[in-house]
Amino acid sequence: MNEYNPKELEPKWQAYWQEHNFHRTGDAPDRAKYYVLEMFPYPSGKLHMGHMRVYSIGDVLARFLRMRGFNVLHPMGWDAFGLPAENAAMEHGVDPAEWTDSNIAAMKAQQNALGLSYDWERELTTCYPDYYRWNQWIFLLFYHQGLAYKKKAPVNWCPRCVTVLANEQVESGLCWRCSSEVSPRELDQWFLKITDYSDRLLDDLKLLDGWPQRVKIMQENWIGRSYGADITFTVKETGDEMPVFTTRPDTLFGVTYMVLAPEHPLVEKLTRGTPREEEIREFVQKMSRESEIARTSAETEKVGLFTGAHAINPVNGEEVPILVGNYVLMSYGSGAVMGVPAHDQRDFLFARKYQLPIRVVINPPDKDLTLQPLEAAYEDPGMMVNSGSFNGMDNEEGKKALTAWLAQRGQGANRVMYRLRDWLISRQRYWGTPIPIIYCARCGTVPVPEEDLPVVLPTGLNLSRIQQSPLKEMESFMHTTCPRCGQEARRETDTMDTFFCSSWYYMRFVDPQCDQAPFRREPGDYWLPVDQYIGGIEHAVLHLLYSRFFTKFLYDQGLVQIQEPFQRLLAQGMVYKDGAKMSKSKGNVVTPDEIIEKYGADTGRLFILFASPPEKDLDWSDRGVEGCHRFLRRAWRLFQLHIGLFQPLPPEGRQGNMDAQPEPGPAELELRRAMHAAIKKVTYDIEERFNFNTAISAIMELVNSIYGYFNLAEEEAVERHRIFLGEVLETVIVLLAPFAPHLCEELWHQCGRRESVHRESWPSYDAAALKVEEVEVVVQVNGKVRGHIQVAADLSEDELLEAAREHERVKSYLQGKEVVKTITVPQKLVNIVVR
RNA sequence: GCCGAAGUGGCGGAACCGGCAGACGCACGUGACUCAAAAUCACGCGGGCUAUGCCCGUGGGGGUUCGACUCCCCCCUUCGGCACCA
Repeated sequence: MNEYNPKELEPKWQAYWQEHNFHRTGDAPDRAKYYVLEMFPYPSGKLHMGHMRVYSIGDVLARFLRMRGFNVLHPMGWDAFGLPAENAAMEHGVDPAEWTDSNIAAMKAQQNALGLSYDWERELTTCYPDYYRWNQWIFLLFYHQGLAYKKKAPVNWCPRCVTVLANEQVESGLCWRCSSEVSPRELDQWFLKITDYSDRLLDDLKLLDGWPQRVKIMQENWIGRSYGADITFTVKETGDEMPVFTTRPDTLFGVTYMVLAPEHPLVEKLTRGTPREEEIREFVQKMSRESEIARTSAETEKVGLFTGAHAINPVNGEEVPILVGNYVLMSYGSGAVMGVPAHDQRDFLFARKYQLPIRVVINPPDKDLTLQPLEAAYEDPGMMVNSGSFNGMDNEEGKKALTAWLAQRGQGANRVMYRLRDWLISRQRYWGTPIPIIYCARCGTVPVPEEDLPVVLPTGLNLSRIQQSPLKEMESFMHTTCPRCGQEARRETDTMDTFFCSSWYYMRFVDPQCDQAPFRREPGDYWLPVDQYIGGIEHAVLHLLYSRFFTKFLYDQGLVQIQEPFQRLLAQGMVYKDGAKMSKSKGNVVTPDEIIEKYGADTGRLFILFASPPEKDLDWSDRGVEGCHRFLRRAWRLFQLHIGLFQPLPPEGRQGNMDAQPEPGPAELELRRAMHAAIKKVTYDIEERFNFNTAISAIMELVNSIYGYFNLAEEEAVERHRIFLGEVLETVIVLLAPFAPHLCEELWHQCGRRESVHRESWPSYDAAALKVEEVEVVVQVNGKVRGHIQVAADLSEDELLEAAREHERVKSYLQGKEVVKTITVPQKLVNIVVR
């Protein structure tokens, strides 16, 4: 028998598809479009199992949707700027561009070996000038709208990467890329004003029904909006105003002290020339040396020092001490907080440590907290006490009333505060998009005029001897003339964060060769948004937040009609082996190459989709892979055994005249039912739930049913029902085609078909064929299964109940009991409740 | 600490709206084929018991219901996010 040999047939069909430019995106503006996109990779040179998983998911969807009749856009590109290329250059003296290009070639070959159906005509590579010039163009658009600006600020510095990082790129004090400890550094840097979009980024999460809840919650937390009030205290000794932000203006009467961040400008002013000056200065210096994690860790003990100065509470004129504290952050709010120990647990512990007074101003409904010392802060709602004219008011109302009272006197206002910071996009590295800015001694900061774009990244540097900011060393790049006055000027030498590239690449795919704009309106209006985006959860905040920001900005600029870039998002789980992430050090790495070599791409694709639902983590199992390979061989063998059914092919093919077919017997009816059940389940599982694992198991069941049929069927019956059986076998190929594209293409052609199976339209199921004459119904007594009955499917409830009562064992359970109640679920169950 | 997700056979997982828990696959066992093995095909496969049947069983405890993996309350464990955010 003809053996299943993926090593031979996979390259054969890959070549065929390539030759016929098979996966080119169609021009069919009249057809419904569907844009499937997997997060494009960094060209590291090798595919890993995480890649294989995300591409397999995307490819099944793309192939399925094409068969469903959609005009599908399924492109691939390269997130090609970034540190590894530069580091390779520094370590091995290779050219980053060449290094990147050869990696791309290698990964592309691997992707093709997986049988992925990309439209390579739309391939894009972010490190090529024809892409990154539009980064610069978009940057200038931000700049002209006042949304790109430069400021001196304390920023996150990664010593290993020798550059700064955006807040999103620091994970609990460590660099997201290399896990080095990040330290603060004061630098003049470019920022994008993402905070202007805080509310829209937060509120529009509601529009994203097709996103996993957890991703939306992570973004919500990251933006961190909280409603409260600004309240202005006054420093008694100097008369300085001292604003604080609080979410609990209702507790203002409970303030017993104030705390300033060590970096707060008032600290020095209040202590200068006082006996405490030396002590405080030492404390502040110690704080500024301490790393961010050490200072902001929840475990770190709160430390406070009295400045000697006092603040006047605007609501009652009370004087309270002002302290400096390690736990107050200059970067949030005003860098000063009011201490209300009775109603904030942190303040409570702090006050107890330093013997500061604790004053209850909110009472719970059932208790008077003022009678005895508190054990812990009371943070829940209640009624205001010890609060002058506000006494007796509900505290929620009190928030509004007190803020209004303060506002009237110019000492407070409602305020919405966010955790989100502006996006720091400068990087002190070489392999990135040059920021198109020129500094002129006379004209100041001058944007590069649009017609001068792109500002090309110089090539041919010897990076091995350069420590940082290579462009600073490149005289010919640095020196230029001012576009305004023509005088000598110098260029900005920082490059852009690579997340800039990935924030809009999905838009470029709609018009990748456009040289007049990032992309034209019409293809954008047709293709955008991405209908289904697929990628790792690690970008829940980073890339996915930045992309949403870009989309909203470009919407405001009239470049796109959409407000959200990704209609549906699938955050796929990680690939583990033996309970641990695959890693060289653990020696548990399995590569796509090995799998393709040993079993073929179809087996690998099938396993990675079968082992687990896509959004869950997957545990790699070599045995499981073999099981999937066995299934493909089993399917293959089924066709080899019965290939005779297709030869000679009936002239009408599958669309043949059904009337001419013989009446199906019970076995054929059962097989037909199994086939339509499989069509229904596979369609539903792919389309509605992305549960490829259960879709595949449904195909397996169908194959099992077909084996079962042939095992029992007479030769003569097989001959008689050959058209029907051919149809069943072909349905297997069609259903399996998105998962195992090579094998199915081969079998399809072996069946005598000339067109590709991937051009076949997806079958629809016949509800009538799913109907059964007889069903098995469960009979319960008091909710416990006591028997099964075979009954006609269309039995009435009364008849069903009657049949259930007739069941021998059920009868014995009913003996001498009183029937209290009966429940019948047609075609499923009867429950008889007795006493 | 706060927020979120998840806990089901020896393993990966299934069970859509509250209706036979364990589909499908792996592992394992039995049989067929074979001189034999592999491959393949067929069958079996949660646990217990006084076994034609009965009892227990979806992290633990309670509840709602004729009936709960599924809904409600409390708790435990694991993973993820945020982490002194005022």
